[in-house]
This record gives sequence, structure tokens and C-alpha cells, in this order.
Amino acid sequence: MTAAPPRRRASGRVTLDDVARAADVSPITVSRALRGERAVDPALVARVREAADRLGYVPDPAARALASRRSTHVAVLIPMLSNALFVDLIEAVQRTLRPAGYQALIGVTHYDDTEEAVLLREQLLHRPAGLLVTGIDRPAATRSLIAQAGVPCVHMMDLAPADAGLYSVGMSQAEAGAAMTRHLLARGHRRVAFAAAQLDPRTLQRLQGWRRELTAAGLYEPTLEWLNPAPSSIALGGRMFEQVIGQRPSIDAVFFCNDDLAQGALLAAVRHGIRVPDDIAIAGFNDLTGSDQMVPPLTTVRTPRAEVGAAASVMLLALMRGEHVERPVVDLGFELVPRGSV
Amino acid sequence: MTAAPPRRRASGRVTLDDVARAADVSPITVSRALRGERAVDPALVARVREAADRLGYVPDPAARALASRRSTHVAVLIPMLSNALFVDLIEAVQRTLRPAGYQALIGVTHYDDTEEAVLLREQLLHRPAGLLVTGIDRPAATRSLIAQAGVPCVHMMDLAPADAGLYSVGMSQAEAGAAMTRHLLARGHRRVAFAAAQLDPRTLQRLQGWRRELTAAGLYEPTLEWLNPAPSSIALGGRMFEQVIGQRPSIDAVFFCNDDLAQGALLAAVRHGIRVPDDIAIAGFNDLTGSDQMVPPLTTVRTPRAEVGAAASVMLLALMRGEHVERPVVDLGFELVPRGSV
DNA sequence: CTGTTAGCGCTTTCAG
DNA sequence: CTGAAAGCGCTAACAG
Repeated sequence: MTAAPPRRRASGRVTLDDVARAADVSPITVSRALRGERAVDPALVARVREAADRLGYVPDPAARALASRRSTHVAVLIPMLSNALFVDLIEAVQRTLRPAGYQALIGVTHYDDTEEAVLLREQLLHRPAGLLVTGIDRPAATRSLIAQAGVPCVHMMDLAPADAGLYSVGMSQAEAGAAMTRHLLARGHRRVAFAAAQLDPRTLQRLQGWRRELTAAGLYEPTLEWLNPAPSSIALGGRMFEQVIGQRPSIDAVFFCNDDLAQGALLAAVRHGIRVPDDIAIAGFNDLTGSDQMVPPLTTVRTPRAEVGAAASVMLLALMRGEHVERPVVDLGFELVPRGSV
Repeated sequence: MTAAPPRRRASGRVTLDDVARAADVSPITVSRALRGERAVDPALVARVREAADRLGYVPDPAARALASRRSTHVAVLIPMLSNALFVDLIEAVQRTLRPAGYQALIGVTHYDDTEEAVLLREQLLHRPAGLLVTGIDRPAATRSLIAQAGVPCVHMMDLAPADAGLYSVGMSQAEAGAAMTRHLLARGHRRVAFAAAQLDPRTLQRLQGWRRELTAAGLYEPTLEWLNPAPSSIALGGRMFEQVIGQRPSIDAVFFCNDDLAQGALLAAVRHGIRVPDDIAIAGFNDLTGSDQMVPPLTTVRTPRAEVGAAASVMLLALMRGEHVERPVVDLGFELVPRGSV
């Protein structure tokens, strides 16, 4: 009785075994040599490397994921791609993760907690090696989903409390809001409105910063708050600005929570022949593309999103290697950018 | 000599075998029932489904990819995330692919053929189930890389020649460029410049459309072309506009290849006190966010990128299922949007 | 229509 | 420091 003829599904692909045979070592040694895991004789490593290069060997991610229960994917959750802020963030993340052999899986939550939870669950099935999420505030269920996943996670664009046991790279949104408010006050503005859309957690923190400073100056009034849960956009900024000047002509400055709103306001001002900053000052947030080209150029706060994306990725890379991270909370600060609109 | 005791690495995960045991069928039947592949007795399907649901079974993508040599990933290659056009495209792609169980792997080429080839090679290692790329024109090496990959591919935002054997969903960039040019001529403009940045293939096709119409009208002159290979941006649009009016005051209209350039030009015009369209008309392309808010509102061409993303994904879905696609080339057209700037 | 068997290509576990 | 054996969880191939 001879054994049934082997029916191979030969893929034509160069496998670890091929390399092992070529280098005359066992497959596991190839695996270890190539991954740099455990100590392997330098001479063997060189031989294996040479053979792998010669044969054009490339590890199969699926096989690797199956055997190790860990993929080369990093799930990245951001609220919105149409906010240029997150495009810069994503670009930096990709630029850092790719050379290290990781693939970013981008999930867009549309600022929706439920959608974020769904995306998270989906991504977790793919056994990502790491997780990059935007912000700290989220429902307890989602927080524990992340904690239970057993996957390292770094939070971006905000700072976790030091005792939360979370990793985060970002800046204080409240401080940034406060800084711009102080700038407006320092420039002599007294009735400083705060106009916001979307109302996501970070926006609300900026609102807190504004409130704090205005209250400290004895200038706070609830009627100075213009909050709109609709998605932020240039068009909405124009409409909100028209509301403000129509309903409260005494307001002499508007601090918009995002540059797109402020840009829309600036354009509306041009349309209505309102002089900025003489009639009214306008400030934005994030220093998005085009803000420096507005007429007048928009005073804003530059947020270090590219730096955040890069630093968060570097931190995640360390965590994925199982390394200890000295500073789990990294504050990258912000920069007030005074231009002509204030 | 007894065999070594089985050392299970029990992952705690519910596997296909668990479901098979619970439903009292063989694993392969579970596999087939759940995938709807091949005919399986409806009664068995129901039993398997019930067991799977009860146990909370979720297939492991890595195991599936390894065994079938096909993942649930779709590689999506776009030139740039900072062009809002592609954000809309990506959003539509994700919205179509995700419910069908596919994950979009986004690769950004930065309008670079080499980077595109590198990304393609990387993605192909992950054995994507499908491929979505931007545009038709690319080096022969990259084209054959795609052809050799044995993975269905749909091209977006441009139309392949009918006999190329390629799948594409988009619109004629040249026709769109021509249409805007005719509009400018119809509005009485005679010295119509074409200003472009980036100079990617689709931009150059729009240039061709403009050339054709201007030549037909006997108005073509090489000095009317303002081509700049730098990345497109609002700031660059402003600078290019200043060049045009500084060096060729006789030009009475500028057709920008993208809205961000045109927006920058419009802002520069406000800055310089140039009246648009009285002194000079300005036209854009793509109808990006904010174009309708400019002063005056920007005349542009609306490109159906969301529709393209959705239709291309639907076509790819069919191809991935191995279905025959009736119309491999789908022209979704474009729409001239006359506003105040012309 | 259902099952058996043999892998996919890699890494883990346990020894040496 | 190196290796042998045993899967990871699933599907392709080949029967029946």
C-alpha cells in the first residue's frame, strides 16, 4: 500500500522552508534569524539573510498572524477624514508605522460613539498588533473593550490623567482654548464669543478653557456661547457668524473652535463688508490649510498633529515590542499663531 | 512508548470545529454553510447557523486567508489624502465595502509612480481580495504588476479605452476640461489661461480638453499655459494668480485645474482689490468644500467622486465574487456648476 | 449534497 | 544557541 500521491497546492511562493533548505539550517532558525528574536549565531544570521535575499523571500502575513495570533495591522480610529487635522495625523502615522512593517487600518467613526464601538469590534477580530485612537473620552463600554482586548493602545490628540494607566500623546485642549482667549483679551476685546460646531469632547474642552478665562476676567456671559452640534464646515461658519452679528451686535470677537468655521466667518465678513478685526475679531483653531491665505489672515492655534501622529506611533511601536514606556503621557503643546484677524 | 501528551494551545477562541461539534456536522460543512458556497441542505444550514450564533462564532481572517490564499482586504490606492476629492472617494469606498465584509487598506501614493509601485507590492503580499486604484495612466511595469497579481482591479476617476480589458469607473477628464473652456468662451472670455499644479495624468487630460477648445476657437497660445509641478494648494493658487496678472495683464480668465488653486486665486484677488469676474474670471475644478462660500462663489465642475467610489466598489465586489461584469467601463459624467466667478 | 484528508506558511512548545 | 514536532483555524482537493 503506497501512500496517496501528495496533492500539493503549490503556490509557487518562496517559503521559509525554501530559505531553510538554501541556508542549510532548520526553518525555525530562519524564522528566528529574520525576526531577530532570541539569540542566533551571527554567522548563521548572515547566511540566512543572504539566502532569503537571494531567493526573494517575503514572509506571509497571514501565516504569521495565524501562528503567532498577532497581525502586522494597527487599527487607527479617527473621527473624520474631511477635517484636515486628521489627514495630517494619518499621514504621520502611516509614515512612521509603514517602515516598521506595520499596516494602518483606518477606521472613520464620524464622531459617533456607537460607530466607534462597532469599528473597534470589527478591527479587533483582525487581531491588530496595536491600536491608535483619537481622544480619551468615550463610553465605559468602549473603554473596557479596549482594555480587555489585550492589545496595546495609544490615545492621540488629548492627554490622559496621569493615574489612568493610559498611554496618550497630545496636548491640553483646555489650555489651548484658554491661551487663545487670553490673547483675545490682551488685544483689548471684551465681549468674546465662543462659537463651536460638532461639540466633540476636545471642542468642549476648548470651551472650558475659554469659559475659565472669561470668568476670571469677569466677562463671562452664557449668551456668548454659540454651540451647534452640526458637523463643522466652512458654510456653517458663515451662517454662525451671520447669526452672531445679527443677534448680538455688541460682540467684538468670535473664537471659533475650528479653522473651517473661522474661514467661513471671514468669507462671510468679506461678503457683508464687515471689517476684520476692526469691526469684529475672528479667531480659529488648528491652523488648517488656507487659514494663512484668508483676508485678513486668520489668527489661530497651531496644533502639532503631525508630531502627535509620529510620537504616538513610536510609542505604540515600543509597546508592541513589549518594551516599557517611561512617559506614558506626552504633552506636545501648541502654538498661538497671531495673524491679522485679531 | 506512548505519544507525547497533546499540548494544546487552547486559545479560548470559538472555532469552526466547535461549531461543527455543536451542530453535529463536519467542519467543512460549517465552512460551506456559513459562506454560502456550494449547495448545502437548507436544514443543515439552519442548524449550523443556529449553533454558530449560539456559540458566538466569528471566523478568523488570518486562518481564512492562509487556507484560501485570499484575504478580506481590499487595497485602495489614492494619490493624496489632503485633496478633499479623495477623501470623498475613500468615504464612499469604505461605506460600500465594509457592509460586504471587506476592509479597505488605504495607500497614499503622493502622486509618485515609484511610491505607488512600492505600495502595490506591499499590499499584494497581504493577498488582497481586490484592488482599487486611481487613474489609468501608470508605468508599464506597474500595469503588469497589477495584471500579474491575479487580483481583480477597478480603476477610478478616469475611463479606460474600451479595448484595454480594464475595469474603470469615472468620467472623461478631457471632456470636463473642454466643457469648462466652452463655458468660459460662451461667457465672452477670449484670453483664457489654464493654470495647473501637480500635473498628474488627469490634470493633463483637462489641459488637453482646454487646448482643444481654444484651438478650435482660434484662440490658443502657448503663453496661456501656466504649469507648475508643485503640489496643489490654496497658497500656490494665490501665487500663480499673482504671476498671471503680473506677467500677462491681457488675460481675462483663468481656468485652474483644481478648486484649491482657484480658491487661492480668489483670495488673492480680494487682497489685491481685483474684481472677479469683471476684471478677470476665475474657474476651478472638482467643486471642493468652500468653493460655494468664496467671494464671489467659484464656478467649477462637479466631479462625481462619491458616486465613483461607490460604483467602483460595487463593480469590484462583483468581480471578487467571480461574476461577469457587463459594462467594464462606466462613465458617470460631470456637471458644470456656474457660479459668480465667471 | 457531505465528508475525509491534507495542507496553507509560519511560530510555539518542549528538548537538547 | 539550535532543532523537532505540533499545531494556529480554516479551506482546497478529491472522493463518495
